[in-house]
Parts: sequence; structure tokens; C-alpha cells
Amino acid sequence: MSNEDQSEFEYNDLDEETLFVVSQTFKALGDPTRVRILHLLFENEYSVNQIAETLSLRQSTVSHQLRFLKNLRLVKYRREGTTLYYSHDDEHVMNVLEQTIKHALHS
Amino acid sequence: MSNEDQSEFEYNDLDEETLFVVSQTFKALGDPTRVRILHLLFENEYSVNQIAETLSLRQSTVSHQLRFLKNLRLVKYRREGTTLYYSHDDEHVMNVLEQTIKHALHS
DNA sequence: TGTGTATATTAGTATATGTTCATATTTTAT
DNA sequence: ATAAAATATGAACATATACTAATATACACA
Repeated sequence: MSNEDQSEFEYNDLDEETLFVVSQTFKALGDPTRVRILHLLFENEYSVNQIAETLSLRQSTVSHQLRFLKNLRLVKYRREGTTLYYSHDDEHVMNVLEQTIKHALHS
Repeated sequence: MSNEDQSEFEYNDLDEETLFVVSQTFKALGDPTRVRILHLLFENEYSVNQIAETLSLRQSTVSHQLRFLKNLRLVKYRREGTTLYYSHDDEHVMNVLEQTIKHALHS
């Protein structure tokens, strides 16, 4: 088999932006803390302190990770006085997470 | 609202193993190089060198990442002489990847 | 057995990442 | 204005990660 035969079919690599968005999105789900936070936010909204208490994390840790998730528009918040209630903001990502959790539980 | 009201509903955190598997799986998809490799393997099998050439990566880099992916059983290989042909080995993960790429392309 | 080819592995390095502590900022209520 | 509560931020640290060069290993075949 000649080299020409091997390269007969041109491969279309992912464009740089798509590649960045996709890997960045998965990177968000690639950390246990962020998975726990998103999993917690599956059904309800929670304040930063509530998240920290429920998951036994430092307030600072939660805030840092929420910023990460907010930059990717995976979560949003609403304010009530000094309290910020966070909730998820990306149905696709939450679906992917749910699917994969279920898949992991069955395997 | 009292503290009792807030903690009335017990939250069931993900068990440690599920958490590990899920975040580990997403971590695999959280790197551009691995995304490119898996994307390449979507339809066909490729040898290590073919992957390296197609994606302009070093042989060593590809081999390292393939080991990573193989440890998670995301890829498998078959041998033909000295050549190893790699292909994907996890339909669920490939579906998730495909979905997310399509989602990224439309946004 | 010896040589060439394909792949894997090891060690080193630079960068990225996640957590923590301390502190700053924002908002509300007095 | 001041204090308290909730959250955000910055710096420092330790660890993880990805890539590279060099080398080792595995296989095929003369």
C-alpha cells in the first residue's frame, strides 16, 4: 500500500475554537469538586455557604470553583441581599453529566 | 427560615468511586490533544504513527495519550506485525463527545 | 542472530491546577 | 457612618499534567 493510498482521504481536524470550547467544557467536569457542585445544583439553587457546608468545602474553594463554572456559563446566580444563589445554566452540560453519572453507576 | 428547615432534605452526595470514575472520564476529554485523537478515531482505526502524522504530534506524545485513554478503556488496539491499530472502545464516551462537539459547533 | 520498523517507557522540564489563608469587596441594617 | 454577613479575590504552595528527547522493548524477516 502506497503513501498515496493512505492519505487518499483527507482528515478534517476540529477547528481550533471548537477544540478549545469542547475541551474546556470537559475540563470543567474533570474535577471531583466541580462535579460535586454541579451534581448538588442539579435540582435546586444553593448559596455559596450552603454549597460549602453541604459538601464540606471551604467557602473560598467553592467561590473559586463557581467563578470557573460561571466563566464557562455553566452556572448563574441571583442575588438576595448579600446572598448569592447559584444554579446551573447549561442544560446540555447537565444532561451530559447526568448521563455519565448514570452510566458510571451501572458499570 | 431556620437552620432546621434548610437541612430538612438530606443531600446524597455521589459516592467516592462514582465521583472518581466520572471526573476521570471527563478529564480524559478535557485535553485538546486527547479530543483530537478520539475525534480522529471516530470512524476508523489508526496506527500510532498515522495518528501522529495526521495530527502533527510526536510519536511519543501520541503513545502517552493512548496509554492514558487505554487505561480508562476508552480505546483498544489490535496488532498487525509491529503495528498497533487503535480504535475507540467506549460508545457512551464517544456519544458524549460527539454531542458536545455538535453542540459547540452550533453555538 | 542481526537489522529495521513500530511502539512504549523513562526522566526531565515547564506549565497548569486546586486548595488554603488572609484580606478585600459588596450589601444590608442599625 | 459603622458593623455584620456573605462572597470574592490575591498570593503562595503543593501537586498534577503534558510534552519532549532519549532510550528501551517487541516484532518481523533475512
